[in-house]
Amino acid sequence: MAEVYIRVAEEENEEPMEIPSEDDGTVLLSTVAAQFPGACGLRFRSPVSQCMRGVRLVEGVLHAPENGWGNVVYVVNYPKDNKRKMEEIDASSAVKMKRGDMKTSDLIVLGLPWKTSEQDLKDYFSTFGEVIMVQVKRDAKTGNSKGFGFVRFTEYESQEKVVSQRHMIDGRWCDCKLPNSKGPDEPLRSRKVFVGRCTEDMTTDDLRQFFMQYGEVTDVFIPKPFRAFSFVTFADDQVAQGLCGEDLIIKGVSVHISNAEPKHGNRQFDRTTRFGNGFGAQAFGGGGGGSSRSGLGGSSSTNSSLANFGSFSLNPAMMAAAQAALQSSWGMMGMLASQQQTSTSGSTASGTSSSRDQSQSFSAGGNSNYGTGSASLGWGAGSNSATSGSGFSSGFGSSMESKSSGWGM
DNA sequence: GTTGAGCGTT
Repeated sequence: MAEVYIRVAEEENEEPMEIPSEDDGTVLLSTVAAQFPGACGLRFRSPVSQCMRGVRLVEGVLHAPENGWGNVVYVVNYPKDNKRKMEEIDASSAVKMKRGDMKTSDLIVLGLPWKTSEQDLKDYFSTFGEVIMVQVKRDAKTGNSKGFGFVRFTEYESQEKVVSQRHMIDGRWCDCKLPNSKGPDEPLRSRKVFVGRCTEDMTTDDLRQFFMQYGEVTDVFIPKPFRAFSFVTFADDQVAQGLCGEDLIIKGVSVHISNAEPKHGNRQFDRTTRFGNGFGAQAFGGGGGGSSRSGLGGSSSTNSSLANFGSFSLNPAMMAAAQAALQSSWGMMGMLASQQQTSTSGSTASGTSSSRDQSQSFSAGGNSNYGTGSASLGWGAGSNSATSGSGFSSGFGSSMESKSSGWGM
């Protein structure tokens, strides 16, 4: 296909800029972002419906609408509530970089047709890169497939690509994810939103099309049978969080967007907790004492020599170690940030663009990290740490070292 | 009618 330019502008009526497409007719989001830093997608006004439509975005590749790019002016999408500055974008991707380990792991393949064999799987997945393992799980007695399997790639890039899309295998749509045993497949900051008040005529495709305008949509889930809600997952947690609290009109119906709660049945505290148990609630702030009010700074605790947190005492060396560990972690940074924020009372109403940290400060409270109820995903400033004690207890339950997450949502 | 499926015998 010949090289084509598509017309892109920041607003619908602004002077468009021409942006080149790729040989296959797609346009790279990165190409758009090169001209419009921070862009996360494109939309355009459908001549037919007169509504704004999102341009399909898969793995950073923008796909032309049904009849080609045409002559319309495409409008740049930015993550809601901001046009982020470059540094922030860099910072956020730096965080992501730091978070992911680049090693491959087995991926579970869900939704396989009963008839799919390991050879079929291998044939299919080999189009993404070198496959070093495939399995179809079968009933030991009958030998019938259980409808899921596993695959492992040599290259991490292949894995990334595979988990980022759906797969049509032998006539069924299948999902590939990190298996639960490998830890949650959702990031700490949820990329998933709950969409309430859905009507039955909203299809996954409708929702995908609609939400695309805010950013890349990686998953849409509509429970069956119909239950009037659904879940939409974005590639970018900021996009998801930015939508929370909104009422949006889809197919003429007002739906409500809110945080997706952790799915019941996920007991995956592994891999996020590590620090939480060693130094967490008990050591700092949380537990009983009540005396020490200034977290790590230590200082006047009523009893005995060393810094004393609850019933735990730390000698100076341990303190230093803890401090060093904390300072080097993003979790801590976030913690400090949120401390600051709460104390200065800033707190924008809902989404907040600030604090990219992962310290979603779980409520202080006793031993259970992971506050229950309202605080569990609280961006809402105040609330946690409101109680006198060392605010340090909050934020600790959250991972300091989380590789890729903690919430299995 | 406002919180989702399924997760690895050897």
